[in-house]
Amino acid sequence: MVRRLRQNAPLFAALGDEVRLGLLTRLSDATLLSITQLSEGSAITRQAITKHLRVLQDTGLVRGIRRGRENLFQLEPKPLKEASDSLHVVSQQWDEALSRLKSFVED
Amino acid sequence: MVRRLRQNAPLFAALGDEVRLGLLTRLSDATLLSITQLSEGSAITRQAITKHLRVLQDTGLVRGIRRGRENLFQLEPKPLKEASDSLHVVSQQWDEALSRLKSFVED
DNA sequence: TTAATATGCAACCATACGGTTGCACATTGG
DNA sequence: CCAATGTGCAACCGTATGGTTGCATATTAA
Repeated sequence: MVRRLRQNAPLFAALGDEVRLGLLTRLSDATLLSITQLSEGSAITRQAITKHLRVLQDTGLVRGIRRGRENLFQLEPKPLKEASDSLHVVSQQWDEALSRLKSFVED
Repeated sequence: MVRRLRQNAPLFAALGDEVRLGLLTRLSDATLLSITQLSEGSAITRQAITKHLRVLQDTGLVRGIRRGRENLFQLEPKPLKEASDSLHVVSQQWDEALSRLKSFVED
């Protein structure tokens, strides 16, 4: 139900950072990118990127695959869909409740 | 586009807290609730609730309406829909990119 | 084999964040 | 009028967070 929304607070928290959202969009074309590749052109350090990737990985938004000396990351779409759905449910809930209120007033 | 996702980092950050998600669900039935009402039955202080409501208000997720001595809050569904949509777009982007990759491999 | 590349780990730092307490102020009800 | 109710403001506190630097380690390429 809508009461389960609280469960994915960590997921939204992980999404609540510009750098991390940038990483997700860079991975949204289903390519595998290494940490150095994801760091290139960025204003912040590779270590900072690594930390952000760890946050994304801990919430399941991203997966790291070791290949040789490099760690390739890919996006994981399921959590995104779940988050999107749960938000949609809340707004839907609101719409329905509002229409119920309106019909009540009109009676 | 999908590149605009970074813009609503503050929105996701506001959603990334259990207490705030709880407040949103309590407001999702389109009722007006005062700060004291929203604080009743909560483990934390009214002041903490007030701070959370301010965060939600600053990101447009909630609106406060002054009535006499009390401040009534109501949910604002638009930002929720926008957030849900933008997440949906990213996962969609991923699905399409993946299917393109698959068809490329199959050729 | 050895130098270059890619990553990991740990310590450290400043600031943001969630929470509390204490008090002041406005509004309402009897 | 006056006490109770609802809020707002400010200071303070501990911890989480985002970032850096320095160094160690593993893998690859010439």
